[in-house]
Amino acid sequence: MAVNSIEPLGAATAEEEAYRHIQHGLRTGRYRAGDRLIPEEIATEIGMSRMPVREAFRRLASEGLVVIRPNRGCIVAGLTVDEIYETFEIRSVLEGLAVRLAMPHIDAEVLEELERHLDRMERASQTGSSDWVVRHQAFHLQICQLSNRPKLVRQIASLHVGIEPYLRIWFDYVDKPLSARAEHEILIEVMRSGDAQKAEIVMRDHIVETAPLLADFASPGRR
Amino acid sequence: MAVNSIEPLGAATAEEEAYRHIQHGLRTGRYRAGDRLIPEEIATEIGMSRMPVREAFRRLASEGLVVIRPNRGCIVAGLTVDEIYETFEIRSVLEGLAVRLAMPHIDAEVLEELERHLDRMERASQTGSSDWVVRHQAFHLQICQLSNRPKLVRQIASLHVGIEPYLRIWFDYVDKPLSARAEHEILIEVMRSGDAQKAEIVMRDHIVETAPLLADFASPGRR
DNA sequence: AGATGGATAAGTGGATACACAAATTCAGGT
DNA sequence: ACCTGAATTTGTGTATCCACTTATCCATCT
Repeated sequence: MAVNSIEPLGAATAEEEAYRHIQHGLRTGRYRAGDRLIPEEIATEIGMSRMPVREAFRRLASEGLVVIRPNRGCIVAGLTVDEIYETFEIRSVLEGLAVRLAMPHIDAEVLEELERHLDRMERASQTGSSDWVVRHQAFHLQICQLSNRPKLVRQIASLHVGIEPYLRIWFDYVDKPLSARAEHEILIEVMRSGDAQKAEIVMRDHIVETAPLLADFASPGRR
Repeated sequence: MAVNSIEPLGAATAEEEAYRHIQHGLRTGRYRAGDRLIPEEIATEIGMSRMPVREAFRRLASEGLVVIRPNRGCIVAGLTVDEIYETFEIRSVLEGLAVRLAMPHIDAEVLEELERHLDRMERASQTGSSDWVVRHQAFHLQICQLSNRPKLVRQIASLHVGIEPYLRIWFDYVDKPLSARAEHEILIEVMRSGDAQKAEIVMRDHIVETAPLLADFASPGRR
């Protein structure tokens, strides 16, 4: 009988590998806004032909991470100030929804785990490594996943990827030991209270307040 | 001097044509949930090779409209009941955000135009043609566009495409002259009042209330 | 007769090859 | 010296080709 296999059994395909490779480059800042992504370079780098790379480009493009202009190739899509604000606006309502839907699944154990996420985040911020960004994402996504809404989680995760480079730049710029733990403790607090409506509002505010911090590091004008 | 051309100047590339072709097929129900999409068939049908078609598949997959399983091809992604509800939940917060942000740009002229959209929607519903679905979408997207948030609009539009087949099935199923005009007049009403907060809430409720109507037409279980 | 295993066909994923478009460079003219 | 325009080079977009996986069908065995 056909086994009901969970989707990614090995991430076999070459396109998938190219996709992960490029996304990693985008997140860590190896590929910067405005950079041209040359299929051949990337292909030889990970030992495949241009084809899977180009297919990966399409996916990345439809997630807004790169821009493909006909006959002019693929460039990394930097975010303008407006687009950074827009991304945070969208995140605020999506993650607000997520935390509201997650509330019924919040229990003591979950709250403890979230605390541990904050521990790791704080520790990373002290070492100065921009692992802080990764830990911060993990905290937010953890909450989102409790909503039990796969599409919602995917969309939010995609938005996080888009702003990750700017978070890293910002983190490297500000003087190190800022962990923003207090702001996130507030979230845990309201989740502990059990008030879903309020949790949504707090999450929204939390996210919207973050946007202005990154605005200074936006990419200039139009591509 | 390099002209600052707006993006789609002619929709030149073959991949774009394939993308549009397939998306149209998905929206109108030519390709139904679970159907297999065979690259060669589609390629010959629109007079190109399989490659651009495959690239189009990637984009459609990342928008959730199709599912690509390694070595097993591309099938149309039906929405389960849960996924339909999820889509409407996401739409509710995104379009709620959109209408809130649109409020400063609402004036008498815009309201008139929205009324005309409803006129067309009502007329289409009377003729029984499922143009109603298109008109209904146009009304919602018109509001979203006034928010002046391109990414937000794109995401919402993509969600609309995903549920369009189910709206059409539902429309063909219910007895014809239902236009849902009243429900949408309420939206215009609150927009006229100028209260952005309230407009967001009304939009949210409006959308969430729609979901259960479609639930009966969902695709069965997991792929 | 039903189930199981293997042969065969179909179709996907990936690589190479080729035509064409765009960018760049260099030469000539103003 | 700067601008203009043509040739070259670079790189994209598409087609064809090949290997390999998956599905189908039939024969054989229990």
